[in-house]
Amino acid sequence: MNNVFARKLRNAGPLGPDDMERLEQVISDPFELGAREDLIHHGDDPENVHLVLTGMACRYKILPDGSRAIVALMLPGDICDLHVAILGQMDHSIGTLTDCQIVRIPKNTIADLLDNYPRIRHALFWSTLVDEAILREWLVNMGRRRSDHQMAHLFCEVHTRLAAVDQLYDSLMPLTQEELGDILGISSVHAQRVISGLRNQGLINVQDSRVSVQDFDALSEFAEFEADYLHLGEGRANGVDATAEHGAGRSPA
Amino acid sequence: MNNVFARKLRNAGPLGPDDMERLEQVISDPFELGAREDLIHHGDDPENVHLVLTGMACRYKILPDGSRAIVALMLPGDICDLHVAILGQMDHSIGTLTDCQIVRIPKNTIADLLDNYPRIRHALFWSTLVDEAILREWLVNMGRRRSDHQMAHLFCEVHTRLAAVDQLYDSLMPLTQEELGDILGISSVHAQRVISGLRNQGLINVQDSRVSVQDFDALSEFAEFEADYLHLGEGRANGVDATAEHGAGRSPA
DNA sequence: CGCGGCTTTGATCCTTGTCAACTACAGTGG
DNA sequence: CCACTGTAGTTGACAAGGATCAAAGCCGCG
Repeated sequence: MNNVFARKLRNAGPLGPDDMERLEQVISDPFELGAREDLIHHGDDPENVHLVLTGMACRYKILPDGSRAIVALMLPGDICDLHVAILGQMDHSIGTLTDCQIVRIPKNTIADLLDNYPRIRHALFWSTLVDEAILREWLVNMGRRRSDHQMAHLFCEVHTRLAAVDQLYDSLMPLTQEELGDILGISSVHAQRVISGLRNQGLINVQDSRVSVQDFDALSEFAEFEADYLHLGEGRANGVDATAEHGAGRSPA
Repeated sequence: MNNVFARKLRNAGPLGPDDMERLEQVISDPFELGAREDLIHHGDDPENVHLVLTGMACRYKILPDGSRAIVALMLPGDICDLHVAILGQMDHSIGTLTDCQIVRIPKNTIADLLDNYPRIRHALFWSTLVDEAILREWLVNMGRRRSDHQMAHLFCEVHTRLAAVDQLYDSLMPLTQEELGDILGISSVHAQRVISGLRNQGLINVQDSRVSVQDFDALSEFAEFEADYLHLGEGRANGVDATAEHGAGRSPA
């Protein structure tokens, strides 16, 4: 099973063989994109929905002073702008952070999934609601936590989200300190200090400027990370069609 | 026309007489609630969708240290948790800030609206997407703007949102400084200093601890407020559309 | 009248931004 | 092979925004 999209949607609940087959078709024609390229610009009126298969992409806004605020991270299996036709112009941009494999899904394919595959529809709605929940958690993080806790919280979230689609390999975040700063709303200089602080506390590893989690439990405790907002518990028997028990390998909350 | 819900939905596009009639039924049985009461608690598995008719409510989270982060403001016409059945437990709470008139809408009424009233369905999806866009803007605000700009931005947003449902009366925000602080992620003491700063600059009025906008243009310029994220342009001809224009009346890009 | 909640103001401390210099390293062209 | 360049990471010094603590004023209400 190498379909991250299906893997992600199974977090919302079981899918049937017909669902799986349809999802296989949907992701059949991916394309490659380099790091730091835009998928959609602020002001565009997009025609397609985008799905990330590998790599990391983000939503961002550019402020009048030229600085960038990253407002969402898109990991493998994440889909964006489900209801792309409803709002007219984009109020933000979407771009890659790393090299990515992306699938463009035409609007009528989405309509077909929503109309004719009730389990997929359910899962897609679930996914947009989780995106919203993540946004709320980021808002709390930004407003109420010190930047070291905030950074730790981000790492816990990404760790958990990647684990939920079986994409948790060695390097957690192949991002520059400036990019991390743009996510957390801090300067790149301060991001550096925070990272070395976390490393010195033995919470994370840094190799070749790549962060990986050293001690997830300690890190979550430090970050006050509570995974409930990711709503990964709903599809408990999240194998195909409820009969097959595919362990998700998630760590418990 | 005293139906704020319909008024709000018309921002997404025109509605037909049948839509209006159905919406009239939906809001027929409101109840009153005092300030600072909870509608839904963190951890609940709610049964109903809530709609604000008058007053101001919010989504919030309580942090381990006991402080509160307000992550969304609900104004007259705003509906919450459209897909209430999809995520299990609430990851946040919803409560009133002021005295409110609220309508509880049963899930099957929502299902009826979504299934049988295409223009209403379109408008409801529009409204959830706008909520998400607001969340993104708050995140940018929180992470990247100084707290005086941030406060000004909030006032501009609320001003614009209230105007969009014809509810813009004298007092913009009947909130305490502590509540404003919980929205912006600052302390109540600092909120006070920011407010007097804005007043001294002639941007806002404060009477009986209530804020109103003095000079909206100057305030928006100060806040770098760009209303595009509220997506109020889509339903340009947003009157009741008696000629039954079924195509959802979106404006061309 | 006194109490409690909210606002106002001052003093001090902590977190983070900004500026600047320096290091490390990969890529490029001589 | 080496100098040159650009990008990212590292470190230090200093300034600013905002938190925290504390005290006083204001006002509605029992």
